[in-house]
Order: sequence, then C-alpha cells, then structure tokens
Amino acid sequence: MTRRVIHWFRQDLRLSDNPALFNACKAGKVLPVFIYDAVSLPELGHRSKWWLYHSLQSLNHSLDGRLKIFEGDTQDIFLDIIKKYNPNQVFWNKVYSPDNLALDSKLLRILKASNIQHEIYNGTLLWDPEKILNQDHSPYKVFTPFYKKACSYPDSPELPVGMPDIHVIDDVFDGIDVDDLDLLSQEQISDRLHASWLIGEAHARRQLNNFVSNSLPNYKHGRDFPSLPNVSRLSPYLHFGEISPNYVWHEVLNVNRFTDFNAEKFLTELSWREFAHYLLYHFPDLPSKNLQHKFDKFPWSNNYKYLELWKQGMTGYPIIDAGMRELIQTGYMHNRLRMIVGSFLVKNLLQHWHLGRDWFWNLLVDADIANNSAGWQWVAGCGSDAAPYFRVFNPVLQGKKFDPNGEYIRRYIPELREVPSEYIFTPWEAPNSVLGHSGVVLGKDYPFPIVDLKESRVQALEAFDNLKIDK
DNA sequence: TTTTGAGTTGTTCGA
DNA sequence: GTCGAACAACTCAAA
Repeated sequence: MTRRVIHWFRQDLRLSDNPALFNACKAGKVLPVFIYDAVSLPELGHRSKWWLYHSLQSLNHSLDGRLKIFEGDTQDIFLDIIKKYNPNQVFWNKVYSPDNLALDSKLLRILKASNIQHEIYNGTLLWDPEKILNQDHSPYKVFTPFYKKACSYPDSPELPVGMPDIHVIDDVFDGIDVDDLDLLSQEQISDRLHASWLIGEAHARRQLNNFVSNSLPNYKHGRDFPSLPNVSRLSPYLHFGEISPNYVWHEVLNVNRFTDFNAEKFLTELSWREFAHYLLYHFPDLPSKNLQHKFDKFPWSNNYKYLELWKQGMTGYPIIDAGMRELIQTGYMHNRLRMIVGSFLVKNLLQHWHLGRDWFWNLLVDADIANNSAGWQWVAGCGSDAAPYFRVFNPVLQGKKFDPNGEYIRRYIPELREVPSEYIFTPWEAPNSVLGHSGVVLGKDYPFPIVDLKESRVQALEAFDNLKIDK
C-alpha cells in the first residue's frame, strides 16, 4: 500500500529545488499543506500578507489547485489532519527563526505521541547554522571569518535537487481558499505596487535569469547606484522561498567563475542574508535587544513628528525622501537607500531603531525577521559587527555620489523634477529664481530640511560618546 | 595564554 | 581640488 505523507509548506513556496518536498514525493503520495498560523507566529506585515496571498495562488496553481490551505494554530491543525487522514510521515523544511523553531518542537512532540515519522530538511539557507562555528565552537559574530569558514566547506552549498515527481493524495476534502485568509484587507494596495512585482516561483526564476544575464556583469559597481537596474531584487522571492539560495548560488556559478569579481560580490551579498539568519539563530534576541548591551542606555529621543515626516518621505532631504517614497510606492527600497535613511533616522533624528524596524516590517515586500533586525542593528551601530558610531551618512553627499544626475530622486519626487541637478540634492540652497523656474515653492510644494545636518551629527556623536564614559 | 591583525557600505578637516 | 589622517576603542578570531 502506498505511503501517505504530508509536505508542510512554510517559507518554501516552490516545487523545484525543495528538498523536503522532493523527498516526500519519493516516499509516497503527498498531501501538500500550508497553514496560515497567526496564533503561534508573529503577525505578518501588510505587504508580506499581500505577497503571501499571490504566492499561495501561484503555488496552488502549480499544484493544479490541490494545495490544502488551513488557518489557525499549527498544532491544532496537525492534530486534526492526523486524526482524519492518518498519514505515515511528515516532511518540512526548517525555518530558522525562534518562533518557528519553537513550533517545530511542539509539533515533534505531537508526531512522536502519534507515532508518525518525520523528516526535516534545510531548504532555506546555504549552510546549516549549527555547522559554521569558530575554533571555540561558538558562533561567529563577524561576517568575514564566518564567510570564509562557510566557503571552505567543499560540498556546500548543496546542489539543487530539481523538480519532484508529485503524486497528490486526492481523497482529502478539507482546506479553505486563499481568499478566505484575511490577507488583503489591511491596506489599499496601489497599482504601483502591483506594477512593481510578478509573484511566484516561475517569476522568481525569470528574475534570476534576467539578473544573471543583464545586470550581474556590472553588479559590483552598479549595485551602489539606485537609479541603475543592477541589483537582483530577489529578496522577496528568497524570503518566501519561491527560489532557494542554493539555486541562486549555483546558477550564478554556472555562468561565472567565483573569481569573477561581479559574481563574487553578489555571492557575498547573498551570504550577508545568510549571516543575518545565522545571527538570529544563535542570538534569538536579535529582533528586539541591542547585541551590544551598552546601547541599552542610549538617549533616544521620542519625536513623533520627526518619525512621521521620515515615514512619509517629507524630511526635506531629497535622497532620504526618495528612498522612503520608493518604499511606500513599491514595497522595496534599494540597499544603499536603506543605509542612508536608516542612518538618518537613528543618527540625525535620534529615533530608536525599533521604530524604523517596525515601519520597514509593514511596508517591505521582503520583510524578514532576520534581515530586518540585523540590518537595523548594523545601521544603529549596536550590532556586533556594526558600522562604527562616527560613520554618519551625509544625505547630500550620498546623493551626489550615488545618484549624480538626480535620476532616482526625480523618479520618486515629482515635485522636484524640474530642479536642475546642481540643486537637486539641496533645494533650499537654490536661488528663488531657480526654484520659481522649476515650479517649486519650498515649504509648500516640498519641505525645508527638518534638521540641520551638521548640528544633528554633532549631537549624535556626543550621544554615542556618552555610552563610553562609565562603561 | 598571549599576541596580533583586522573589522561591508563614511565624513570632515587641514595640509 | 586632492589626499591622508583622524575619528575611539573594542571585540573578535586565529596563530
């Protein structure tokens, strides 16, 4: 008699190169299950819900409409499924975040009690975080040695496993429709957001192929310029597992040698994603607590007005506002902008990194507990391998350097479109005649800067300085 | 155990 | 305009 196995889809919403699914398919007839669990897991951000909705639609379509979707506490759902359908075995890919790992432990107890076998795979990370350790067998806190050690493992990352031969169990009548999940009600989803993304496994692959052929050849240089199309934009696909990091890694190497500096740079960046997940695995407090505890007494100010202006892209610094508006409009922000706007919030406005973290969490389509937490800790300087405190990004200089023609600024700040490049980074310095000619009245069409850069920088440096005095 | 070298992404100042 | 040093000290990781 054919064995009945469950594949529990989590952050691996794909069929190809899905190790747990692949092995489940070899083991017997498969019941593909997705559980939307708002009980045991933290609530998703608005744009994550939107993306998840479309990702599930796409996955269900690939499975000829036979994805079984449930909503509720994962344990209860499993107890119910086990009772009704009597599976022999359950397969899943591990999700390496504290809440998900806790969920695994609970589920393992249930499976053991019911005498059901299980197989767990790594389908979301390049390297098992347990295995990359330093000489003391403790986790790395610095990226470079972590990366070197990981790369020294000869057989990793593992090769993709390819497409499984799926035979779905078809005598199961439970499950709800994607539309029954309350995923789209949170927020009006704009046309611009829709226009920015094509969601699902097939599109993830297309995105990768386009990137490798067209954008990777100038990646190392072009990745710093937000107006150029040289970043991969794979982050949301990776987050939801529509594509695996292993597949990305090996595809890049199929086309390039590791010695190609563009390929190497990109694989390093992919490994920064890995490092964030690694840190979260070994330091589960990463999302909430400063990795450097001396930052616990940092004198954050609490200025609701500043925060609101930052969120809406109305700080009066064009490069900052362009980044914040890109986020609102497209659910994404170029990596360089994430650093610039983060530095501005934390160092010029002295707002707690938690506030930036939460805004990003709701608006990013690639919102990820590991990447988001590690990124903000890095920007704030409280991570273990973080930017030195005296590194305060100057939004005017960053604009001039990385958006020299103001192309990116003009894309997201239409009211400044006619301002000549000479003044596009500092509209408050433009003579009235120039502003008039550009159709801009400062304070009306576009704000004056909300803080003085020099002053706020000095303030930040003093605040950081105080951290050391009695420590 | 001690020592040594290094650590994603910057800015400012003064020669 | 260009360039190098200073910005601080600390922790990490390996020899």
